[in-house]
Amino acid sequence: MSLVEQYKSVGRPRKFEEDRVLETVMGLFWEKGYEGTSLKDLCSVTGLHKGSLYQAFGDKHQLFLKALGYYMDQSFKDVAASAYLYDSPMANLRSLLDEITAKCIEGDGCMIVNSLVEMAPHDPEVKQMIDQSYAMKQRFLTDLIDKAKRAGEITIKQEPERLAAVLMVTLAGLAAAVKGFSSTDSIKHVLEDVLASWA
Amino acid sequence: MSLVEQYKSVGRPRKFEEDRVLETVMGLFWEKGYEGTSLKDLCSVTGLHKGSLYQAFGDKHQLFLKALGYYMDQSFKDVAASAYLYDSPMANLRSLLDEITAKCIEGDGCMIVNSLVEMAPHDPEVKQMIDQSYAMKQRFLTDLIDKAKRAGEITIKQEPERLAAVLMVTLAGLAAAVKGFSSTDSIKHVLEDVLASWA
DNA sequence: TATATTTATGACCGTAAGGTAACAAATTTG
DNA sequence: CAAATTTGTTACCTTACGGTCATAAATATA
Repeated sequence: MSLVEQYKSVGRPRKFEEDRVLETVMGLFWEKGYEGTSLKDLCSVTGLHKGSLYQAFGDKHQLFLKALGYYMDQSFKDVAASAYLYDSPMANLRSLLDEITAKCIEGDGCMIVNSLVEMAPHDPEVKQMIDQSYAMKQRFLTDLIDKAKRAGEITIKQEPERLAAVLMVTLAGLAAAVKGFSSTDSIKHVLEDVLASWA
Repeated sequence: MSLVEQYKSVGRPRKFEEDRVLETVMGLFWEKGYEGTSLKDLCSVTGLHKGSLYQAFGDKHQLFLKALGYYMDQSFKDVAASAYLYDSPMANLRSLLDEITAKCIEGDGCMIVNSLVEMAPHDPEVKQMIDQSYAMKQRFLTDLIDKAKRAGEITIKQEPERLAAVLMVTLAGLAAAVKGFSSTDSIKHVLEDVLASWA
């Protein structure tokens, strides 16, 4: 979209790439939250002026929604790929969770969890986006767990859906807990300890 | 402090009880977060004027710290009591976790987790308070789990400290996840499922 | 009653917030 | 080259923000 339309459209051409700006904006919202980020911050970090931001993305709230959507797409793509590396479902599950843990520590949390905590209770649009994202990941995990059970790699007698729910909650907790500790050592092992208790 | 000093002190007496105000303020910060709560909000919910708030509690940040401290004290007292009801350590553990889950659903999350996510990364004082609170609860859980293991009610071969860490992260996740779902059914069972996997 | 002390109130301050509009600059199209 | 169209830039608007201060009111003490 960006490249093609940029060269074809009539009028003064943009000096920025939409996705690049969105990524920068996303980083700031991720770090400082919605209320904690001002338009001034957004302008100085993108190098754009208010007018340009409003024209290209709408107001602050719309801009946030787009940044959040961008985060959801990117992070899922990045992470899901690590669940197809091996033949063993359990190995794929471990790989996935390891990747998530690493990203979570590296990025000092997860923008979705941040938004869930800060905004979901009083922002229906954010809540809906997170709901969808959650449902999708829940299915993704359930599928993986189901395969692992069929392969005999998980022996615990419990529904895959409920195990997936446990994982989802644990992952959310991870994204929160990461923000509290200087040493991430005790956190790194949480997910493997959960998996270990499953078989 | 409040009652005694209120009647003994020289000068114009206060028209409010400090703890009552703190509880109200706590509720608002809990619901709307730090950045999301304005002084105007705080005034209208307490019925006090800025000047009174500043004189009694200091600026917004100090007021928040006091409200957070109040939350930590109250919530811990409320919840910890349910871990001494039975003879069986495991029953006490279940009772505790049930109580936490119920409070979490009822209150639409946990103020500590909210503050952890919103503020800990860039607010050393908040981070420190949460660190202390975390360490205390971690010890509390570790102790309970240790007793349950000694009583043979937990058979999984894993250090009590690590199991406690799993619980702590799961609880944090619970406080976040609660905000995303209209139906809390799928969440209610997460903790018992975790316990169930411990044997 | 007079004084000291504390609280309650409302006015006030400077700044920053989100958002809008007018205008200049840079293109494509005719 | 001229017109149309889009973007970049600046100035501006209203409101809200956190915070302070002067003053009035209410009490204990002397």
